[in-house]
Formats: sequence, C-alpha cells, structure tokens
Amino acid sequence: MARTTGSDGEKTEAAIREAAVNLIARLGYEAMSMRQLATEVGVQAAALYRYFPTKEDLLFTLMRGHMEGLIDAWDAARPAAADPATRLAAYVENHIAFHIKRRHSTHVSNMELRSLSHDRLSQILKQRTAYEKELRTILRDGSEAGVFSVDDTGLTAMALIQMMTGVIVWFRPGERLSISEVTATYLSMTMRLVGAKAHGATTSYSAARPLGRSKEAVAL
Amino acid sequence: MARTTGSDGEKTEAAIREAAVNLIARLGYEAMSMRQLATEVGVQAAALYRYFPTKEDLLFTLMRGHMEGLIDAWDAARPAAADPATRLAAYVENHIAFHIKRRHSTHVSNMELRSLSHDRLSQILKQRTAYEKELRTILRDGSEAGVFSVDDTGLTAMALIQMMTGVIVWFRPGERLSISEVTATYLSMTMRLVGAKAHGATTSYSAARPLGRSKEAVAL
DNA sequence: ATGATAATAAAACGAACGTTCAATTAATTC
DNA sequence: GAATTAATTGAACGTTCGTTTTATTATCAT
Repeated sequence: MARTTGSDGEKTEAAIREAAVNLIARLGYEAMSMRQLATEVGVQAAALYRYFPTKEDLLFTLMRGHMEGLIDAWDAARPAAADPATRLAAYVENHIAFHIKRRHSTHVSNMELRSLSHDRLSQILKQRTAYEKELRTILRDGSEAGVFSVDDTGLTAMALIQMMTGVIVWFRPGERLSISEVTATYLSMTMRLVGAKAHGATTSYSAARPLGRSKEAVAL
Repeated sequence: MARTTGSDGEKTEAAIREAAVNLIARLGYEAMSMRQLATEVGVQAAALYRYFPTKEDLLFTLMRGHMEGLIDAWDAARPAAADPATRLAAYVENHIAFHIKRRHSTHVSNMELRSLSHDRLSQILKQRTAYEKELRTILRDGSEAGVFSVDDTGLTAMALIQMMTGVIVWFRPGERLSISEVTATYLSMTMRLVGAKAHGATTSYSAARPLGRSKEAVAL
C-alpha cells in the first residue's frame, strides 16, 4: 500500500501532535519511540517525518505551541488597567485554568526541557521568562503601592508559580474538588501569601473557602 | 585486564551511586546510558552489574535512599512536643535545607518516577505520602487550635510542598541569596499563607526579610 | 605459598532506536 | 483522462541500547 484513502495532511499532523503530547506526558520524551507514536496515530513511522524532520523538532513544536498558548491566554484575560490585587487575581485564575486544561502539555513543557538543543531551550526559556515577568510586575506594583507586602519580588513570583503549577501534579478532574473550588482556594492562599490588604467585599479572598472539609488529598 | 589494583567493591558502589545521581539529574534516566555511567565512574559497563542487577534497580536504590534520608532528617529535626507554629517552622526549615543540599537527588526522585515498575513506584509513593502526612497533621493541629486559618488541609499541604520543593529549580548556591535568606523568606511566606497568628517576638515571621532588594530572579 | 573469592575487563548478544529511501497509490489540477 | 502533486508504505541503514558470558587478575584468609 501507499497513500491511503481519505488521508489528509492537516488532520494527520494534528493527530500526531495530540498523540505525541499524551504519549510524552505519560512515558517521557526519551522513552517514547517514534514507532510507538506512529502506532498511536495509526500510521507508519516513516510518515511522521513528512511533518516533523526530527523527533526533537516535534518536541520543540509542542513546547513552543504551549508557551504561545499560555501567553495568548494571559493577553486575553489581562485586565486593561486595574489595581494590583485585581490583576493578581486575574493572573492566578488564568494560570490555574490554563494549566488544568492543558495538563499534559504543561507536563511536557516543564519536564522535557533538557531534551532541547541549546538554541531551542533558550527560545522556550525566553517565552517563559516573559510570562513570569508579568507576575513580577504585578507584585512590584502592588508592593510599591503598599497594597502587598512582599519581601522579595523575584523569589515570591517563583514561589507562587511553582505553587500554582503544582496543581497539575495532584489535580484530577471530577474528583473531590471542582476547578472553581481549587481556584478559589489558591486565590485565597495567594492573597494571604503576598499580604494583600483587603479593600472591598469582592476582594475578601480569605473567606472564599469551599464548602466541604477535606479528609485526605490524593497524592500524585 | 581484569581486576585492577586498588579496586574495592564498597568504593566502586558509592562512586556508581554518586555518578548516577549527577548524570540522571543532568540528562534524565532514559537518556543516560550504562556505558556513559561506567565511563564517569572509570570502569567498564559490565562492572556496574556486579552492584545493580538492572538499570531500574539502580534508579530505585537511589530514590529509596533519597526518601529514607528525607524522612530520617525530619525525624531528627522534629520538635518533641511544641505548638503547631513551631513545628511548621521546623518542617519548612528542614524541607528547604534538605532539598537544597540534595538538589540532584531530589530532581531524580521527583522527575523519574515514571521509569519505575508499578510495585516500586508504590513503595516510593508510600514513603512520600508518609512524609507529606506529617505536614498535614501539623496544619490540622494548628487549624483546630485556631492558630492557623487553612481552608483545606490537604490542598494547602500540597501547595506548600510544591512551593518549597520548587526552590531547587532556581536556587543556585553562591548566587544572589544565601540559604538562610531563602529559608527566612519562605518561612515568612508559609506563615502568611496558613494565616498564622503571631504570638511572640520569635514568631513574627513576616518581618524576617533579607537585606538586599531583588532586581531579577534567574530562571531555571 | 596456596587456595578461595572478589572485582573487573573484553567481547559479544539480540533488540530497539531514529532516520532514510524508493516505490506506490490517492487526490488534485488542467 | 492524463499529468502532477500529496500522502503513505515497507524495507532497510547504521548505531546504540541494556545485558550476559567468559576469562583474567588482585586481594585476602589460612
């Protein structure tokens, strides 16, 4: 056989990307073989090379797409001109929503950086730094305006991002907590962490607690 | 050649473990070859199999040792019978100190779990859960005693652990911040996050700020 | 000194890897 | 409907992988 009936380049490429994200997230980049990926897509291994010249090209494409999606999502969610607390709340909500929705993709982008060449690693890190800088700016603005008390802007930004991104390690949709409950709790923790001074009914974050009391969290 | 002069089983095994931790942390478990490891140790690949029957056995041994070290460190640092805030402070200090000191080992234990067989994964997760349970207990005690205000004990414990462990991603010894400065800032953030009510001069964590002001944090 | 044992080297195994190439068929264009 | 282009197959390439086997030498106990 050769070309199969109904074959379509765009559909195949999309299928490869989706299967690759899932496989890499589950097995790891090094552990996933091109033949495994091809089987998942329903195609021969050689066909993959029509769309991605090398395995690393495939990985890089996935990561770049993930980072672009993250930055685009924040650009769309960012409040036009608001006080630091509102902007911080928007950042937290967007970050958690995006990372829960794109769990596998996030896993890949966070865990497989070392499989990138130097140049490509730099490109991804550049995107990541730009995204993180948005948070540092918010923290600095809030700190200078006196509505946050933050010891060290850079360190606090890193701590918050690690904390929020960590959601994907244990969160499973449809289990004990809903996305909105998780987001509310993380928002509350974030606001306390940065020492936000409440200044209105809608910003009383520390009272936004889910209904149920927890017994045990499910690890991993 | 065969046995070399001065060769010693115990020393070789220790050298293998140390080299393996560094190599796996840098390249990843799948990407590190047994021949690479052997070269690093200064030995032939076949010699590794005298000490570890398979590559996965080696990985498991490293991870189990790491988790045992973490639990032992906490057993040694745990305050005998103290109030929740003191216990929480001890937990945070121990966690950060241990993870900074054993950065590479932590990297391996956190990133390579998927390369373990089902049974061995369960063993490591069991150890991890036991360690995390200590933190949940502290949070629950503090919450019930009214000295912490925590929405969800399990979720807060996970958030704190992700935040603290994240230190190893960006912290480099000898750079802008010292270990004690980092620890002080994380302690301060932790106490605010759990809504700890200060009840004495030594527990005024939110004032424990490092001297220098940050300009930019170094990513990765 | 000698025999036992511990530690390693050297070479080889089959399997799996990423990738390439030529052939073949489906879809599209003219 | 013929020519062209797009999509895929099947087979093969050289390399590297984890691991095993066998032989050889250093060390240690007697």
